[in-house]
Amino acid sequence: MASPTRSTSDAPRGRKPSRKLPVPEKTKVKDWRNAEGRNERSRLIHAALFTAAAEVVGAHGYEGASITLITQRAGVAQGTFYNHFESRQDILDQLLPRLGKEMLDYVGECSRQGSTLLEREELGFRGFYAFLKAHPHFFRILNEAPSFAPKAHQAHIELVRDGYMRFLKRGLDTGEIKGFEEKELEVAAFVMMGARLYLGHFATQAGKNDGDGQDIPDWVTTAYCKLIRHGLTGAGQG
Amino acid sequence: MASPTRSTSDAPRGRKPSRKLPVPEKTKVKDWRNAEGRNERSRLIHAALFTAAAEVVGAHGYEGASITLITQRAGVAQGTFYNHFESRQDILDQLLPRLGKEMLDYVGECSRQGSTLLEREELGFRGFYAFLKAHPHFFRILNEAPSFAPKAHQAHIELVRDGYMRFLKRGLDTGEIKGFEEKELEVAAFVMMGARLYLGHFATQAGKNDGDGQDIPDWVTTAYCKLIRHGLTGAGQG
Amino acid sequence: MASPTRSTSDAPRGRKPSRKLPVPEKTKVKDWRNAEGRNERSRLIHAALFTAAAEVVGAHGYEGASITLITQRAGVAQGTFYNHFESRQDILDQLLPRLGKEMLDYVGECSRQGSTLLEREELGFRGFYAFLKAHPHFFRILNEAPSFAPKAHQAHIELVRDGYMRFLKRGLDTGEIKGFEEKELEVAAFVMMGARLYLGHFATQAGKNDGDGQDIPDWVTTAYCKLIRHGLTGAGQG
Amino acid sequence: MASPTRSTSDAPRGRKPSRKLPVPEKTKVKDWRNAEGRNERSRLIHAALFTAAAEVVGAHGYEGASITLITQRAGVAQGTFYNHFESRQDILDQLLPRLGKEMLDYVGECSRQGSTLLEREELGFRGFYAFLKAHPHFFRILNEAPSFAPKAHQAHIELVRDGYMRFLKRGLDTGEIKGFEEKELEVAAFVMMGARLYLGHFATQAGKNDGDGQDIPDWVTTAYCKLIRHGLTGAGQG
DNA sequence: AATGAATGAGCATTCATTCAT
DNA sequence: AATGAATGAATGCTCATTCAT
Repeated sequence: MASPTRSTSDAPRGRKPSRKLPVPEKTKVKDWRNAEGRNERSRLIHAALFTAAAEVVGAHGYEGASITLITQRAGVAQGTFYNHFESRQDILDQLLPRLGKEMLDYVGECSRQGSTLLEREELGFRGFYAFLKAHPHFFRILNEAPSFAPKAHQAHIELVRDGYMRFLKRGLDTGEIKGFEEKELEVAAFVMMGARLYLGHFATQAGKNDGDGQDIPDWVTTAYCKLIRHGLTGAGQG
Repeated sequence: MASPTRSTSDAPRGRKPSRKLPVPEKTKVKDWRNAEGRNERSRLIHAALFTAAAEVVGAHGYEGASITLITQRAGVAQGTFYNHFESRQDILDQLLPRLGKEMLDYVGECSRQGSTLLEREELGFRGFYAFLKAHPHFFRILNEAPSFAPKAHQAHIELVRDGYMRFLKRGLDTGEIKGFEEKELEVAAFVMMGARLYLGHFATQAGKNDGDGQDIPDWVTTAYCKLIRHGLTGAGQG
Repeated sequence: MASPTRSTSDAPRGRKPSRKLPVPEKTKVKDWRNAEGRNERSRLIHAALFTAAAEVVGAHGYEGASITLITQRAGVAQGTFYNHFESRQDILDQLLPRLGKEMLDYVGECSRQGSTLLEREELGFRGFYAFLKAHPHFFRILNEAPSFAPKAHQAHIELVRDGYMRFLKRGLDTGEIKGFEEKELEVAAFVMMGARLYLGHFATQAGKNDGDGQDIPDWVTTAYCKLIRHGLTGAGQG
Repeated sequence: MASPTRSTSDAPRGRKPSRKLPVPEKTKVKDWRNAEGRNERSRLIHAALFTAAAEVVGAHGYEGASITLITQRAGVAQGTFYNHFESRQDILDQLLPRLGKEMLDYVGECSRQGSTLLEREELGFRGFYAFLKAHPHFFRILNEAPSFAPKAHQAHIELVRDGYMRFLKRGLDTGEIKGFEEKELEVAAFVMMGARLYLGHFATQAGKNDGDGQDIPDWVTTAYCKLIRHGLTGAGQG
């Protein structure tokens, strides 16, 4: 950035960087009863089941996501489920990969609006919580995945980590990041991923009951960015 | 680093700071069949059930922790379980608080060996993974707690956060931490907590199957400390 | 009695008034395996479960009526039970209402064959025991209901009492019943209901083990009718 | 009675025949902790268990009468139970015989205050409900006995029946009872026993919740006596 | 004799999956 | 391909009874 005295997050003109954020689109499922061709109908039922599963897991957790609940919400018979998915575990395993990709796409889009690495990280950070707000089920799906869809979670983690490492590698190349070897970027990536997960506490703690995500307070973003930029000892701040 | 004498983590004589770490004691349950006196016997059975539960959750997750499995491993009849715990959920709810306290005690002990804030954080960080190695079940118990023992998890999080915030507050007072308002320390606390969770990947990924924790590589600790100290931009490193 | 020709119960040609009784139909459940169509099949399984439950309660009491026993006797899997009834208590609660209605219908039909109030009572009395013979489980179902299906029993009692009171009210109106206020008919109703229950001892005491009801001896009916008609002091008999 | 036109129960001077009733003594158990000799102590514990069982059955029914509940209420350890009774069924089987004898003794005492058969029956009738009021557990113990203590119940029934038959036989001998053969008295006995059971509805229905018996209304007694004396057709009343 | 913890058979209920229609 | 009832293994929990102290 131009001057160390103007931090990304507390610059006057950066007050509401969230205005820059694209609007995350809510998932909308068309009613399969109006479908025309057989293929179309089948496709829509599949989508209805998938969305129903996401909602049910969001509301009752993976454990409470029974086939009965999922099919009821999708408006199909229990047996129909097995025409579209191998097993209960099968659909649970697909939840995070598909939704995770959506999340990554959106967050990446947000991030690309910024010009410097730190600005991009801030936008990605904000984008993540904006996505959470638009997809209130995602947080629980992500949170419980280690227990209930371990492989999917592992894959998701690696996907995000790799994206982060590519992102950080560019920072290393441009000199924005200093003092790290390439290998060490993985550590940074994990720290930032962990941060997003734990700072979710600020997004949900205010939320009443529904898990309807709240916006994350601006000062949290500010503090996070400060930490990422300067560390705790804050050398170079003055 | 400019000077080895200032570097906490990569100073030659600091190569193995883990040598300083106290040895975490492994839980060992005496066979209750040799107990004398009813009280002693009862106490041992209780402990056997608790340990068995921790092991079973570590191996099969909270979900797979059936009473059958727990009592079989403890070597008692199913009904005996209910003489010591109210319900299945009861014991699951006690797992994290009890083990979490053990962990905090041990990590605190480690941390106190250091003199500077950053040294203490490094020792605490290493201590955390040393504890994980001695208690291979703890990681899964902690990880899955949000899904299966949400209240216990929330309490644990708050306990750790509060400890962290007291720790950081001292750094603020001594001037070791700069550029943060007191309120913002909560963000730092969560980032560091999230880091420990996610960097656990380096400790478990090598572990074959048993979840037998591995040591966390030194370079990971180094990178983490660097990040905490200077942030990504590494100002003041040169 | 003044004249044998007027006596309902001990008139020579009335010796076998039971000949007048309609034949109570035994419950017969068709094998559901031969059913055509899903609806029919489902209906038959439901009936099989209901009948099995009645038989099991008749044989082992409400307390011994486990789902295992009921489904085994019905020839279906345990889980099937819960496709047809909410819970174990649900089916137990339905036993008396359904069978009680059958009983009341049959007894009412019997009673209506008579012309005078006392004749009708005798026919109803005989009909009750004929029903018991055809439905050997009913007695125990009725007897244990206060303990195990209290609401159903209360409802049954009230149903029978109300029927009785309407019946007796007509007697009051025609002058066949003398010396009672309308309100007092409830007492008479309960006495007659209690009588049927306790006089069941004559019907079952001979029955070996199965509770296979026996016919109630004629002299018991005679004595009962005498008591109802004239009371103990038998005024007007001479 | 002085005059047949003045029935027992509604004669002015008979308004409160219950005043004549002896006062039923409530069961009182001495605290066994104050016992002196070993025998005395044992005897008191036995009594405490018995009383506790009666209370528990009265409150929770035979089914809910667990050893835990009984011993807790008696203030002894679970194991102690088996030093005094063979099994759970054993104590349940003793409940009705012992309490039934108490009831019979008291009711007999009441009955003997009267001079005519019908007066005695009325006094016994009233005495029965006075006993119920003093021993609120007895009704449930009696009611559920057919299901849970069938042998004890059968014995009780026979005991009461035999008493009744002796009572009625005297009426036959004195000429107070007319028109019945000796054998037929059994029918009358059962009718009167059934009446007491069913007319209990008038005693409990008003009782709110505790099963604390209420007095049976006078008009019920009146109607009952009328029915027993004259039957339904009431010949000889005018 | 009293204690109270250990025992384990037994129960109602759930739910992923199958399969005849 | 959709249906929805049937299946039966698995689970948490209760409680009468036993027995070492």
